[in-house]
Amino acid sequence: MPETTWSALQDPNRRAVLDLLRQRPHAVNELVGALGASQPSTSKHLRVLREAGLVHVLRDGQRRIYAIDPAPLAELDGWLAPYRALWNRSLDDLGRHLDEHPEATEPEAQRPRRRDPKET
Amino acid sequence: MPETTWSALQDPNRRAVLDLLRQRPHAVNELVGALGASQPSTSKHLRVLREAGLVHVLRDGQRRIYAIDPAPLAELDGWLAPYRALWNRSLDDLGRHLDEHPEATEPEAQRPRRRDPKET
DNA sequence: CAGATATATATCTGTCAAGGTATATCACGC
DNA sequence: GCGTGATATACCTTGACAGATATATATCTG
Repeated sequence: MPETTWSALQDPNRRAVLDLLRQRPHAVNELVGALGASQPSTSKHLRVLREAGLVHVLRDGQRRIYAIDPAPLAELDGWLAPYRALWNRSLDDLGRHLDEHPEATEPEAQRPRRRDPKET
Repeated sequence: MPETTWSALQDPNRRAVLDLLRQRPHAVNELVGALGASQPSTSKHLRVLREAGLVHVLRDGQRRIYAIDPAPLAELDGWLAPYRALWNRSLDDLGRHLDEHPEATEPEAQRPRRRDPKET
């Protein structure tokens, strides 16, 4: 998986853009309004997403309509796949382990409690 | 999903650590060797992973054994979930769409532009 | 053509993170 | 306790990146 996918997704504004584009394509000025960021800043974020292959642009007159391109996300999903086995069996396994070694849990905000199949 | 998860995963060294820890827990010096990074650098990466809740540490004498903590990855998986529908139906849907609108797929790099006074 | 609108780019600046070196901390064997 | 090995932290320097302002480019309207 290319490095650009990770660095593009690391920024919250860009993830917010993707969350919007996931529902429907948007023109730039719509995204500017939704993000509350300046227009140049938004354009720069869109450029990063474009170069990472996460979005593509269509011209509509003087507007540019941005739409999502899910391929890199599918790659991310592929990267995640081998880990999936871990938390599947961890949900009961890890809970037991944490009971025995509570010092191993660092001050993290809030992680899913013991075994709760439908979290998030 | 906490910002720390993304920023922790954005670094290739830290992803490499996770790839190692996915298989089995490792002591720090093992990770140092595997990454080819310096020991302080490795420790710093481990700290970031720890604070992101992606790994936890167990003491074994004077060693620290790091093991993976998949909960944040499960959260990432949850973030990814709503996008999954996109590339699932994209596989046939998008293909049909592209047949109808081939101009939409042009990489904006070399699209023939109208009258350009000083191109290249 | 002029002017307005939509978007991109250039430039600067402050912030933050990564890598390196040196050093501190902690556990071990003697 | 002492020297040694394992790991963490402090400090410094450098590079990348986000945000802001100004400007360029392209399109539309009249």
